[in-house]
Amino acid sequence: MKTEKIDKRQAIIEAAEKLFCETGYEGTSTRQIAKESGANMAMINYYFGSKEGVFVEIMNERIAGFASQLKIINEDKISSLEKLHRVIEGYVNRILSNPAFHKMMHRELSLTQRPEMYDKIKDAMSHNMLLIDRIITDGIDDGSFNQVDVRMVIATIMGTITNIVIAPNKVMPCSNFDLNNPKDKKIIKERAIAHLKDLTTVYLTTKK
Amino acid sequence: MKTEKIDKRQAIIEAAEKLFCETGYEGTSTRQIAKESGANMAMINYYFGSKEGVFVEIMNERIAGFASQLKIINEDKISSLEKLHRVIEGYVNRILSNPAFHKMMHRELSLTQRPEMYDKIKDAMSHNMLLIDRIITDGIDDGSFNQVDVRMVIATIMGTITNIVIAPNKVMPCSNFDLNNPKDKKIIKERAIAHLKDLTTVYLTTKK
DNA sequence: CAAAATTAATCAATCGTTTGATTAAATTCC
DNA sequence: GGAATTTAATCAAACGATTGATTAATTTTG
Repeated sequence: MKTEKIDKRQAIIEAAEKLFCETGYEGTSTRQIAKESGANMAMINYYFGSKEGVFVEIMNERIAGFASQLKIINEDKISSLEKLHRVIEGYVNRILSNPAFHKMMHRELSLTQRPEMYDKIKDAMSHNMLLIDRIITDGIDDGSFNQVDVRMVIATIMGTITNIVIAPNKVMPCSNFDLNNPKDKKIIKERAIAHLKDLTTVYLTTKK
Repeated sequence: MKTEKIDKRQAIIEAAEKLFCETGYEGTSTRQIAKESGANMAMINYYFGSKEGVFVEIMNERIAGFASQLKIINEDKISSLEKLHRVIEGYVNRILSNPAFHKMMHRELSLTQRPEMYDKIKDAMSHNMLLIDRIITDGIDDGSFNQVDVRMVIATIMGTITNIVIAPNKVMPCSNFDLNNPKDKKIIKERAIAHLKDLTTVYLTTKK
């Protein structure tokens, strides 16, 4: 007999993530999750306690994945600019590897309810922010970067990437591109990285 | 006698917008809207046909407000850079004048459901995008701007502003600032405008 | 067989919407 | 101008449907 070792627990997580991304947390019912995952409705509460439990589990898994992915960028031989470029590469790759989740994250972030989630996301984001902040500030201090509004530069770097992911396909990145198409995604990734590297290089290091 | 001319219709719109911004469309019930507005529940359907009708009405009003606010930036005497700077000023002012609504707009934009709303928002956004696109492309053509990835530059301009509005107060713009405080908002507005002007000037016009 | 996993059936609560009745103002009629 | 009529606005109550959650029984597993 084909044992069909399908982990129902995992199936629920995957179905829920897909649905949460597509229709939002409130817009997704437990019955939809059950149907999509092929599991019985009661299994959701059996494994995760509640609908919110599924959501929290998804966020925890993803955020843990993010954390494990981060590399310490602190080789002495590397310039501030090179450090920044590596962070940009990592950030773009990370976010564009799962645009749907990043969309959902931002959606949840913009809701004042569910403070537990808010804090989780905030903490995950602030790590990146502090990393960039330190690199730019160091660069300014040692004279290799221009005096700039550091927080605004960070908003530009993060905002650019988020905009590419969130803005509608037909409007933003390029009329004929689709982030769901792996080939297109690769191209957009490279364009985003090239653009942000160029932008930061010119803006931070050009002598006036 | 104080006639207390309270327009219930308007009260519903205002209450609904507030609640939609705070807790999202799905997360807001018609009973909440009724309570918050002081109107009877039935009034929502009486005036707007449905809950979604209220939402559509809110979007239409706001988007109409945006459209009427736009100025034609086409004086011959003005350089491409100056045109771009005026668009940036207008865009920042518009969005930061109502951050909550802009948050909600982005939230709804990231949901694939409600295609009517999606298209409405998309159209409203694409107008700005085309405006910026034309200005930058013209600047490149007449040699006053560097050859850049136009779409990515647009993503940077729009993304920066969106990021300032959406990212959590305690993380992003500046630790002690609050967009709900009019004084802080003014400062952030000016910083955002100054930053984007400086960024675009350096990036688009610096000779390599 | 005992524990874990899964099921169908059901729960109270809440959802968006509709109903029929009531009020007050505006309009028409004589 | 005053009575009769129509209209718009508002209300409490209830509608059927759906929500997230739970139960108790059943099946699978080790």
